[in-house]
Amino acid sequence: MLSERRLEVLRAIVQDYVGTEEPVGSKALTERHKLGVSPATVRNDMAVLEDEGFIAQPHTSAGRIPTDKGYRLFVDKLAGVKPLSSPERRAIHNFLDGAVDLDDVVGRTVRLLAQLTRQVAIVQYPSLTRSTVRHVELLSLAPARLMLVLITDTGRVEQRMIDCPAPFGETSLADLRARLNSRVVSRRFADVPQLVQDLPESFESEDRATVSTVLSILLETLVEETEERLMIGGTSNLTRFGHDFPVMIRPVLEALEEQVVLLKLLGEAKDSGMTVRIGHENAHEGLNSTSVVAVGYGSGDEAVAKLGVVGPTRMDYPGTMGAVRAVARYVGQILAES
Amino acid sequence: MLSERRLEVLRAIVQDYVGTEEPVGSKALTERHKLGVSPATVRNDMAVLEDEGFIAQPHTSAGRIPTDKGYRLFVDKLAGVKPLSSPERRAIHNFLDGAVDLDDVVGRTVRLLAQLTRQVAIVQYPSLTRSTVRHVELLSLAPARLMLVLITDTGRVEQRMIDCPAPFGETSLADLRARLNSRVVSRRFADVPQLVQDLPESFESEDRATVSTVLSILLETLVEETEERLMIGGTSNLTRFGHDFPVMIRPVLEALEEQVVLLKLLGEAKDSGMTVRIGHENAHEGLNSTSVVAVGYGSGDEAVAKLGVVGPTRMDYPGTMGAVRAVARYVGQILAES
DNA sequence: TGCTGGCACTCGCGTTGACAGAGTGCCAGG
DNA sequence: CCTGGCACTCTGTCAACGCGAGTGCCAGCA
Repeated sequence: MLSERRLEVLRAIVQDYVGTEEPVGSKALTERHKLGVSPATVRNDMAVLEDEGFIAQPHTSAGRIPTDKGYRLFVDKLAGVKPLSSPERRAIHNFLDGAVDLDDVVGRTVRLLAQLTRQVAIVQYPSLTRSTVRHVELLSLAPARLMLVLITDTGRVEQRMIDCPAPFGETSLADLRARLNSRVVSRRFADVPQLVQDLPESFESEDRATVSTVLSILLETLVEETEERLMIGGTSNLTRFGHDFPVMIRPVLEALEEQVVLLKLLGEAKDSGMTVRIGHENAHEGLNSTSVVAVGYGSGDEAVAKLGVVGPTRMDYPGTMGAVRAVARYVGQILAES
Repeated sequence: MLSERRLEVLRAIVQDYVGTEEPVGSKALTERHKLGVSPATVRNDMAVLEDEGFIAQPHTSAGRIPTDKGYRLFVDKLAGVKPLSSPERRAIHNFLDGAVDLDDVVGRTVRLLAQLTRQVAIVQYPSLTRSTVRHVELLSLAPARLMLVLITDTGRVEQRMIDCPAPFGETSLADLRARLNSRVVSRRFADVPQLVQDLPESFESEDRATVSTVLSILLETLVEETEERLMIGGTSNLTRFGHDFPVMIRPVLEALEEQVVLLKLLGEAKDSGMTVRIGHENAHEGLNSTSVVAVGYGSGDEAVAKLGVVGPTRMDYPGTMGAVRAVARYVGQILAES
């Protein structure tokens, strides 16, 4: 186990490096932090920390920089979550209140998070399968063409076109709409499949095929992995990456363009509580020099989706974690109100 | 007026520079293109072209690069629109068919355009005000809380929460829903304000305030400028910008994050026909070294929205224009079908 | 008049070498 | 176990320099 002072040295290294973006040496450390020991002592401590893999030298005779493992220790043991300042809290409220619909909420959240953390923000839309049904609407567009509209309690709206195997009368349509709603409204989407299973049987034989088609499209819409949507923003913050940013930025931008990658990224996060994945802890190669801070949010206790930020491993973890947590909480409130 | 050969020289310079990304000199020009004259002659022509402002030298004793004015002449007079190859056409069809809803269509279009042009793609959602109403839905969430859902013929769905001044009964709601729909379905959204103007009068006095509230929210939703939405993609293509990309990329990324800027950018484009804005022709400062190629698309003859790409001024104009046009046409078809 | 070859000139770029500065590792002493 | 001292290493920077690409101009030629 590392001595108290060595941990203190690691903390100082992380803080300085995050601030200056430059490898930090023993002399500079003793000057900026009152460690009460000489540079030589610090050098010895550094040598130990390096042996243990918490810090590294870019090259001989340069200062040290934290490794992923070093950041990990810092986040787990040495740093707390920095609460936001009250102007920041106010900013959150001002920014998020006045959103007119869910797209707006998600859009504002992304911008807010990006601005607050000065990093790339990702916000997942509330998952369908974890929400409850507010309403199911069926519209007739043409004799054999319907439009299905799903509305969740979180305000999410999904639509699908349906080509029917046979023309579908207006009365049958009203019938289906009513029965569908009476069965599923206020129920969880995840339970919908069971709830509608036997619905075709109660229809006239000529309509049965169409009803089945409608239901199968409805169920398709609910398939996990496919039903997830998300929004990202603040990509211009990538330019703050550091001096080596031209090299780093490309794989990150590429990763950010692939929804699948991002969904996996957020999916890896624990369902409750904040998750921090540092550097190589991220499965995706392009994100090996980034860290992801993510947390679930929801209208109640249960998370309906996740949000978070992606930034350089050299980031202000306490501040970022504070901002992410605060935003998630407030978004949860907003959703509960709507 | 410039002689035929001088134009030919300009064309050659543009083509070479776009290909190599390096200033092009007189010797290299005569080698790569059979102009039938010696380097010395080309040098004289270049001097003239430089006097006229079509090309410039980054510094003495370097080759020439086209100026914005040079690209403008190239686009207007020297280059056509390159039709896509048939594999490319097939790719468009494969990629765009199978979209399940409008979000999906727009999302696929953005990715397709980004991939085809290897540039940043922007696709505007079909404008509400230029579409027609397919359906208006009103849902009761709580005694004094409604949800308004608008559906357009292009498949776009908008939703709004409404806090009513007074509780609104289920029968009144059904009534309002029916009357609203009978008035506006199949009409253009732009005409909706007139069509619903006198609607409150036909309601009982206790419901009148609520009906007015609903209508005012409905009209708010249709305000131009606010109702526009768009999607962008292919930002990782910015890394292809060239050697000076670290400098260029930041303002561009920043501009791309501001919906307002992008909407203006597309808004400046002509309603019909393709628009190419080169370098400083773009009002926004951050985009002074980019070109924008945009075109309207729609299900019929009339454009319901625009799409386009943003890339370095040094881009393959004929190819880009071809891709943008082809994609716009096919998206139009897809919309017409849905 | 317009094209061509020749020639001197300019300028950016990459290489080289020297140098200062920062930082380390190690060692002997308190 | 900490400290001061010392030799060593590596980087970044700066100036000098030669190379090569490319130009502008001029005299000659069709």
